[in-house]
Amino acid sequence: MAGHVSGKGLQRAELARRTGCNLETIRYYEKIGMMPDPPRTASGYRVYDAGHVSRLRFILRARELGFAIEEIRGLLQLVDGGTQTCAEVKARTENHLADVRAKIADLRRIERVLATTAASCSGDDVPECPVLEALAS
Amino acid sequence: MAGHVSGKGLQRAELARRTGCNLETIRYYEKIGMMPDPPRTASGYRVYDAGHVSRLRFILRARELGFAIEEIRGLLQLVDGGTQTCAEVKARTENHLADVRAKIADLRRIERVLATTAASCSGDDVPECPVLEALAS
DNA sequence: GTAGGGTCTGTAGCAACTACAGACTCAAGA
DNA sequence: TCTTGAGTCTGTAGTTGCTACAGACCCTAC
Repeated sequence: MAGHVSGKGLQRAELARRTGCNLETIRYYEKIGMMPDPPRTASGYRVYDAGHVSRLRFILRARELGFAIEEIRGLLQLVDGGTQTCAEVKARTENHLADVRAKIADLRRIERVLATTAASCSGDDVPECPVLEALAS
Repeated sequence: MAGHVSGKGLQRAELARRTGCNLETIRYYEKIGMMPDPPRTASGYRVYDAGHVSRLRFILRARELGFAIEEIRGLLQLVDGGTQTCAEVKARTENHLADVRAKIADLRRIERVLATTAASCSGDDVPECPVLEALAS
């Protein structure tokens, strides 16, 4: 009986519904240790509570902002340990911000090349193609 | 003897060197059918020629521009079939350009959120952190 | 009692590589 | 001639972040 839980919690589908998370992703986050192993009913069903909801929301929000799983794990450790300082979190955020800006710069370079080669296309039904030539060169 | 080749071609390491491609990636591209199976020496070594060099360069350049493998496969079919029209290639390029622009827009949204939350940080050694609060909310 | 849903587990698949292990080959030097 | 070291061969496993099964349970309602 110890460790088992009755009625009041949420099942997995309900947690998924409340957070917008895919059902299987929840299990995946448990497997990799991002979400704690939830208590179970006597028959083995997972039982979640409000703490699980907010932790999962935290993870999903951080993912939306492009943090990698390992980065989020780090942020969660800061939260869990209760030892986080604003300075530390700020530094990690700014690191990540730099990564995001680098990716934007890459994509804009790509955008420029694609836009200029596409613009040089006649768009006609002819077999010569400046795009393919640009790729081959 | 048929199918075997002597001296004049390039070995894999030389093809990698000339294109800047990782050694193993060449084999991978062969496996998935992006690069043709090259002829072999009697002892089984791959032998490449200038055609392989330019095809691999084409693939790598397209990857640099963010085309997915399947998109590149499509472009290569156009090239190989000799049936490509400028209009067709232009359409695919513009499709891809739209994807790239969408990704840029996503990242800029992310950038804004990260930048504003990071800016709201005191940067002090205090345990309260607006970034974590933003993630949790 | 059974039909239908939900849940459980482990495992395989995706993209696009990258990195081994263990066997083989080849050219140069002693 | 022998050896040594580098290159190559194959198949397979790992990476990241999920997603999607299959086959076995469980649980509720009719």
